[in-house]
Amino acid sequence: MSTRPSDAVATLLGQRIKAPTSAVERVADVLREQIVDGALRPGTQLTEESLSTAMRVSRNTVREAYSLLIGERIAVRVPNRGVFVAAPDVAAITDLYAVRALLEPAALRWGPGLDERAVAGLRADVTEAQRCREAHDWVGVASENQHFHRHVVAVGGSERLSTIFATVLAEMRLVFHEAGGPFHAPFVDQNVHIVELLEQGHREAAAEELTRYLSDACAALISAVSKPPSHG
Amino acid sequence: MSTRPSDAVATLLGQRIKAPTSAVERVADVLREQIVDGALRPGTQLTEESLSTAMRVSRNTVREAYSLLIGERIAVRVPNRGVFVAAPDVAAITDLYAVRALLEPAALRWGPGLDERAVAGLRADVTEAQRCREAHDWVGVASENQHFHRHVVAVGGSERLSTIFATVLAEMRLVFHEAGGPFHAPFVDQNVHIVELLEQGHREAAAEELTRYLSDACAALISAVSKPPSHG
DNA sequence: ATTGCCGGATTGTTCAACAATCCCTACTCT
DNA sequence: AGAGTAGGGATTGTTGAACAATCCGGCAAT
Repeated sequence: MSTRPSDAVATLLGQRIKAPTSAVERVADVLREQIVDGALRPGTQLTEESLSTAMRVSRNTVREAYSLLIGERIAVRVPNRGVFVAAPDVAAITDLYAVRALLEPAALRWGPGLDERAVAGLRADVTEAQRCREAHDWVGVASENQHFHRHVVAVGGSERLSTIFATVLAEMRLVFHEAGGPFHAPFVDQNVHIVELLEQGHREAAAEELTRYLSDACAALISAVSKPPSHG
Repeated sequence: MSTRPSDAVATLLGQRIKAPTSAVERVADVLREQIVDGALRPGTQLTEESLSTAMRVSRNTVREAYSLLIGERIAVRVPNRGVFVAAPDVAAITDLYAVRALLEPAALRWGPGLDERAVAGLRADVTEAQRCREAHDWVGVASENQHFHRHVVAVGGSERLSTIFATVLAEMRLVFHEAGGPFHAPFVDQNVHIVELLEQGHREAAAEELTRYLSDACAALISAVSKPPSHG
C-alpha cells in the first residue's frame, strides 16, 4: 500500500481546505470530551446560561451544540427542564449489548475487512490492554478495550457502521464510569482468546467467543451498576 | 403475548403525558416527511430564510431543525454554503448496503425476536407488497419493502438498532427516488422466498437468501442511478 | 480567455427580550 | 402534623434584529 505522490498532495490539500470548525462544533467537542472522560457525570444538568457564559458563546450556539450531543445519545433533552448528561439505566445497558451482540460477532464472521493487518491491530489492542492491566491503569484498560471493539466493528467495512458504533461506545463510556475502575480487567483474557482464534483463522469460533464475552460483560455490568456504591 | 390491563392503561397515560412537540421538532418533522416522500429532491438547498418565512418560525429554530435532519443523514450542511437534502452517491449506496448486509442477516440468524408473530408480520408485508405490485403501485411496493426490512431488523430486539436502521432506510429512500418507480418490483419474490424459509424454520437459509438479495439489490441500484435518466 | 473586483445572497453568530414551564419554598387550612 | 395552593425564581423555548463572514456570480479590465 504505497502512497502515490498525487495522494500525498491531495491529503495535504484536503487538510488545507478543510472548513474551519464552527463555534457549535467546538462547543460540542469540548462537552463530548468532558462527558466521555467522566468529568461531567451521568445525570448532570447542562444549563445553557452557564455554558454560554463559560464558553463565551450565545445561548443559541449552546442549544445547537446540545442537539449534536443528543443525537449521539450522550445527552438527553427533557423539554422545559433542560439538557442532562445521559444516564443509561439497566434497560439502556441491555439494549446497548443487544446492539453489540448483533454487530460485533457478525463483523467477525463475515466482515470483509478481516485481513492480517486487521488481526495484527486487534493483537496490538489486547497487548496494550494487558500492559495497562499489569500497571493497574484501569482507564487505560477500558480505553484499549474500546479500541479493540471499535476495530472489530471496523472489520465490517462500513463507515456508517463505525460511526454508529462510536456513539454506542460513547454511551458505554458513561456506564463504565458507574461500574468502577477495574471492570474490564477480567475480560482482557477473553479478548486475547478471541485474537488467538482469529490468528488461527477460526472466525466462527472467535465470533462465538465474542458472543459469550458480551453476554458475560452485560450481566457483570448490570450487576455492578445495580449495587450500592461500595466506596463513597 | 397478551396485553395486561395495566399495560394498556400505562400506554394511554404515556400518550397523555407526552411532552408537546417543540417548534424545532415540528419543523424537522415537516421537512423529514417532504424529503423522505421525494417532494424535496436530493441536492435541493434548504434556505433558512425561506423556510423561516414559510413556516413562520425564526431562523434559529430552522437551524436547530436542520441539525436534527443532518444527524439523521438525510440532509448535509456545507459550512457557509447552506444545508442541502442529502444526495447519496455510489459510495454512500455501497456503504448503506454494507450496513444492511451485516445487520439484516444477523438479525434473521440470531435475533431473539423471531417468533411466530414476527414471521406472520413479515408474511403480511410481502403479501401487501405483492398486492401493490399487481396494482402497479410502485410507491406502495417500495413502502412495503421498507416495512419488511424494518421488521427484519426489529427481530434483533434492540430499540437502538431499530432507530439506527430507520435512518438507514430514510437515506435509502433518497436513493430510491433516483432509481425510478418499479425498482423494487423484481425483488418482491425474493422477500417472499425469505418468508417461506422462515416459516419452515430455516433461519440460516433465510439469512443467506437475504444476503444474496442485498448484494443483488445493491448492484441493481448502483446500475440504475449510474444510468442517464431514461425518461426526462 | 483569464483575472480581479464588487455586489448580492446566504450563513454563522450574537444579543436582548418575552412567553412558557417547572420546581421549590412558604403559607394556609384542616 | 400533613396536605394543598400560590408565588417567585430559575431555566428553557423562541423570536427578531443586527452584524460579520463567506461564497458565488456577474461584469469589467487586461
